[in-house]
Amino acid sequence: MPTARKPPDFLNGVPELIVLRLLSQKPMYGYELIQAIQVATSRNFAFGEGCIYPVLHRLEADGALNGRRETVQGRSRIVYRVTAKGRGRLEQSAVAWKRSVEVIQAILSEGNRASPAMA
Amino acid sequence: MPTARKPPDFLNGVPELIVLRLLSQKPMYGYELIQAIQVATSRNFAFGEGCIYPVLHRLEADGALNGRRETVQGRSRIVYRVTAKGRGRLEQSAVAWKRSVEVIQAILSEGNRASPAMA
DNA sequence: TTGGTATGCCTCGGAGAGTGAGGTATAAGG
DNA sequence: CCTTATACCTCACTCTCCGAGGCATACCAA
Repeated sequence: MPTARKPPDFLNGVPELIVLRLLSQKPMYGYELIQAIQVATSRNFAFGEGCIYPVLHRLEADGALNGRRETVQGRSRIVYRVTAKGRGRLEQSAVAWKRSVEVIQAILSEGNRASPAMA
Repeated sequence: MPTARKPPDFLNGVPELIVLRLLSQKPMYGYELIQAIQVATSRNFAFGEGCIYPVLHRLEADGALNGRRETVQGRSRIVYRVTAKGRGRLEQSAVAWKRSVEVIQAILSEGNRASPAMA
């Protein structure tokens, strides 16, 4: 029995959703964002730089984000802001996410009378 | 604007969760299961054979499923049943799934006063 | 008989996401 | 001066999933 496969993953594309959402609340630079994600998820998620930076670049290339280089106290950062297009994308992604979650939750609770669980 | 990246995916490892759950409700063979998933998800998901069969094999190798060849009317099938170990795995995965979903939903609705949304 | 369709299993190649480790550069502090 | 923290980036690897293909049998029709 060699397997094990690591702790269950789930998720996919979720980093993008979170990035879009957090940046829509407040513009941030990459390094800051990576730590903000950990805080916002109470350490439940911790996406690495190798995950977030590419997401940032892709979103910017798609016009969903607008990155601007700023230098503060000798520290050079690239602050990202969500564009109008990005907000649309966030909107859509959030809706798709919720639909998927509902579908799965329906399957998981099917036949589970006596456990209200879901609000 | 070359991108597009397909409709948002999300999910990952979800097929396994669904397989475990559906099989725990009723033993099925692969082909049947694949169609059951489409029905159960109202066509929202449609995992292909190239996804499901490997999942089945892996779960069996892990001892979470027990596959038994049965021949009915000349048709040979491999019916999978969830083992005790498999139920444990389902339990764990379901819990992990819910936690993840809650975390993400919290971020998505954060600061959205005036929209109760969550129950 | 021959052929098409449905059942039922399987696997391979490829695309993308995410991890972990690495590499660069500057600033602050001992 | 050297380490640590900040701040960016990228590459190699693994894993998942999709799409397409292959195999074999059963049934039905021409």
